[in-house]
Amino acid sequence: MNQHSTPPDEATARSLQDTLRTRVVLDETGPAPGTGHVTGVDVAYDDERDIVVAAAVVLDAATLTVVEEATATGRVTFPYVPGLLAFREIPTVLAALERLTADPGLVVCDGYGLAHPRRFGLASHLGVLTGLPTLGVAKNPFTFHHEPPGPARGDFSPLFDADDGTEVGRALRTQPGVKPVFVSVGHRISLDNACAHTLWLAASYRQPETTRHADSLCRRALSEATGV
DNA sequence: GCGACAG
DNA sequence: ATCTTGTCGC
Repeated sequence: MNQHSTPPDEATARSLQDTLRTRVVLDETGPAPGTGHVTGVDVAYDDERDIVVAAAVVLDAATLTVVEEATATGRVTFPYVPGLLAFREIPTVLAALERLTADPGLVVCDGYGLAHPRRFGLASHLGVLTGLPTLGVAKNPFTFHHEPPGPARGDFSPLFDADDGTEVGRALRTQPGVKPVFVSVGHRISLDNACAHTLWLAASYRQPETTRHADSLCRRALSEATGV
C-alpha cells in the first residue's frame, strides 16, 4: 500500500529526512549477536524495464540458517541521488518485509545509517518506519573520511563527524587483508553492538551473510521477472 | 563555482 | 546498482 504513494521531490525528501530523524532511537544497545532472528534486505534494478525487486531473508542468528524468504516487485519511482537512497529503495523493501510471517528481529541494510550527510541514511529511515532495530553495512566510503583500519579481522577505524567530532560509524575489517566494510547505526542499536553483529555475520566473507542471501535472492527474482 | 558522492 | 571474459584459487 506504500509503493503506490506519490514520491516526493528532492527538496521535500530532504526535509522529510530532517523530520523523521528526530524519531531515531540511539540509546539502546540492541539484541545480542547470535541470538534471535537477523534479517537481510537488498534491492536489484532493471532500469530498462523500470523494475525493482526487493528481498528480505530472515536468518536464525545462532546458526545463520535461513528461516524465511520474501520478495516484492515494484516500479522505480525515485532516481539515484546520493543522500536520498532510501526514497529509491524503501517502498519495495517495506513491501518485502510485510510479506514475512516470521519476526525480522534485527535488520541489516546495504548502505549507511547515521554516517549520512543529514545523519539519516537508509538504515535509519527503515528503522524509524518499521520500529525495528537496524544497522547499515556499506561496501564503499560515502561522506566521511577515515584512516585505513589495521589488517586483522576485527580491526577498525572511526568515521568522524567533521563538525562535532562525534564517531558516526566505523570502517571495519571483516576479513584479514580484505577491503573493510563501513558500519553505522540505524535505529535502536549501539555502534559497538552493530560492529559485533557485523563481525558475527561476516565470519567467512567480507559481507554479512544476511546481505549475501538478500543480494542473491533479489537478483534471482529479478531475472525470473525479467528474462529467461 | 568545483569536486565528491551509499545503491 | 549495472554492463561483462577470462582467470586465479580453494
